Amino acid sequence: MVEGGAMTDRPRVRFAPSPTGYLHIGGVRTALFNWLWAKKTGGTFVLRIEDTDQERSTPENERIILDSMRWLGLDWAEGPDVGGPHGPYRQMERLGIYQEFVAELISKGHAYRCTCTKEELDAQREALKQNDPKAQFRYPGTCRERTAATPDRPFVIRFKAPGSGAVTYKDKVFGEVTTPLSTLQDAVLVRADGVPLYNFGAVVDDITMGITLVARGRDHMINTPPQILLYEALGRKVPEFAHLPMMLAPDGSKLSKRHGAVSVAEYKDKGISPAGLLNYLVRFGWSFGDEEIFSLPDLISKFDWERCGKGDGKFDMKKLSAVAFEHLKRKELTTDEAYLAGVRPFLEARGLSVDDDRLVRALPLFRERGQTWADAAELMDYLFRESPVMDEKASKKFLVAPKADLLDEVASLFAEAPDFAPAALESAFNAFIAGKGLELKDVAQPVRVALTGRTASPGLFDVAALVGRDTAVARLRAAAQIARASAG
RNA sequence: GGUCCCAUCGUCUAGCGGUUAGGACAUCGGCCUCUCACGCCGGUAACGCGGGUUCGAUUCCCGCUGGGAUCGCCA
Repeated sequence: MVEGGAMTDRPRVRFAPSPTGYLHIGGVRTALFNWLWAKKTGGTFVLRIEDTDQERSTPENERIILDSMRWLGLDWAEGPDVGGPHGPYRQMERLGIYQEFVAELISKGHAYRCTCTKEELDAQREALKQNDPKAQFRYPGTCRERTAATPDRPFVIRFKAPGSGAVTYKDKVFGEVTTPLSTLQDAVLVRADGVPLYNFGAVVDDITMGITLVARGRDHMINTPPQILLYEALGRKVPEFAHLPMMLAPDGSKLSKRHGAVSVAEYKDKGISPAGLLNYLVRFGWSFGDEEIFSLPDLISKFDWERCGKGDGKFDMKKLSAVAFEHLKRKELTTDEAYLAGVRPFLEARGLSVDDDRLVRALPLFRERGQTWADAAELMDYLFRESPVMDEKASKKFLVAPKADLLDEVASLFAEAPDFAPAALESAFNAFIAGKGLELKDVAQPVRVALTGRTASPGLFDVAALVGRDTAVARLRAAAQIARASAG
């Protein structure tokens, strides 16, 4: 068996999701920090699937998680799909490995077989609660001295906890943490069916996969002491630990579906860019002076554990949108190609036939208007339709009888303009309205509604040029008809 | 309740003994303007409390309060 990271001194980190649901936004933050560290140090990012909760784990969830990771661009060097030298990378495929470690633990006297059933213990726990609601139930050690190698009843494997002393470790984020061992009990390591529990499975895998740094959410901090005990009982090198502060809901409670989107897929569907989402998440517990906006390469070079904070944070959708928007606005963060690829599915979802050339020309005008790709697609809707979807209120307000002739005249002006480029169009238009003693602001809205079907859009002449002369003229004439037909 | 952890504007945070406590989002004014955005200018807004240490505490120590995590044959 390959063990440890002997072949290299580069860090090996991992993200070990449980396929019991979609990829949670908090999980992404954990994955991101690990990934950044691997990229920065030239280390290895391992993806491991912890599917030992057979009740809730499904292959479908695993697929969703991997898809989300790919969408985010958090690639892994070793994992269930790509394999690797320390595989397999699904815990349920590693059952034999856990048995080897169980045997080692038992032979060293650090673990024992326990035939107490869950029902028996639940009853004891309940009885204790009855007598003293504040009392803390601890496994009484009934089977501690059992010697039979194969009891006549189903048995679980329990760790023989020291019962006294203390464990101290140096957390890369929280600093020195010391926990007394007196409260630790003989935890179950492996179920009767041979499936390991979290603390044991994770330790065995981290050992055999050569993980050198375990970075995970602060909710796992409580698991660290018993895990360290396991490393020590097995005589293996204890990895480094880095715990990340919690990401909470706006009201300070645990972030859940109740508070809105927690699944990565939902952000994808909202049109948030992966880089924008990651940028928002990295600022949760990590900062770099006053800098807020980072490209991925930027993050890789700047990230480090020393700049991680310890305080929990609350999720803020508004800020996420703002950060993601910043990424969409800046060409150096979202290239035209990336923007195109990002917004296109949202346009297509609206049933629009996307003209690539027009879309590229539209980009500079819409980048700063659509907070998300979904927004942008909505704003660009009229660019890819024969005629715009007419907003009733806008039409009623601006396409009125007194404007009908004007709209027709503008249509003619547009039809005859020698140059249909925005600047030329604008000067021709200005000359036209000046001749009528009007100002741009007097006629802009009717024309805008005619061209776009709405009261808000980029500059009129930009829009006209974008949809093209024929379409613009047709829309103006159609609007003139509407105006003429309106009551008035 | 036991154990562990945390504590700067509403939110994310900078600060690593001496600052008019900074930035960003949000919010409120204003500018720009063909609308909407973008952009720009400005305002409101924070060191939880009490003790120490120190010439001097947001910063170091202790206590309190508050918040979170966990106490499973979930992860």
